[in-house]
Amino acid sequence: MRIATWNVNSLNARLPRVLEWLEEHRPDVLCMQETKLADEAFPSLAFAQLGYEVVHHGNGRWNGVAIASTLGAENPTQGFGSLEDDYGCRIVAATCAGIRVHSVYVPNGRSLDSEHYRAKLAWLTRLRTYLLEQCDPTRDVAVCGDFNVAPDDRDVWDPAAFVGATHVSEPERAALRNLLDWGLEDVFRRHHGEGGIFSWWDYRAGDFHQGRGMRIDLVLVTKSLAERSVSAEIDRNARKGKKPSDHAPVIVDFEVAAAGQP
DNA sequence: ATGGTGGCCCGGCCA
Repeated sequence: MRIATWNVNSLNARLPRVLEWLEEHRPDVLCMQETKLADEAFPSLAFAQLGYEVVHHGNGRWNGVAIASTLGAENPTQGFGSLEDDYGCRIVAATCAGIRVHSVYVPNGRSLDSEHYRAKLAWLTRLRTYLLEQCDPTRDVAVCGDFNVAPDDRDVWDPAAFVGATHVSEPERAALRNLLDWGLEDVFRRHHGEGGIFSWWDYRAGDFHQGRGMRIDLVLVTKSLAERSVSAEIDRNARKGKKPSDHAPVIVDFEVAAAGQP
């Protein structure tokens, strides 16, 4: 079973690239962030033609998250499972072949003195409470998406360039560790110990070609899934070419039979 | 060089 996550930075702008990528890599589940679509505007037919059922949560213009699955999408929930605002359509969940899958888009903190930074920390705390109340760490759970946090210094191109900046501050990293302490593993790190592998590069100043990136797109899974993961890769080819997203997809393969298989 | 690019959708905001 293959699970991927990709901040597409507008599905309107990226639809041809995303469809092409799905045909090439055929993940069973693709979590998307920043669709920037309203639910009624989601191009469900285009995904259905490739065999994907989609659960989407968006208001248009900003944010928006989705899960596309070839293995069903049962019990979908938008937001934190109530009418509470999730700070603008940033979490959606569905059960795909018995795995409770979440696509999340953590708020960008902008700068350490910003109200958005405080909102980001609060959102991560809310996510932790959601996990405690709504999920079971002894089951198969995946939380995938753009966390806007680089877990440690291996995950930024130059730690010295980020002193005093968001994405790397200790409170953000501690908030991420709190999520992991609930019972999740950053499964990419089970397969790669080295630094310098990134999932996001600023569009500006040729950052991609200069290697100035960060690893902020993560696949967090419970132990039962982590133990069955066989590989984790970031497809930096998807950051190349015409009209790329500023993020590359993360792909994780698991030794998990599809539903109904022996 | 305190810039740059690209998405929203047309004047800035957001990343």
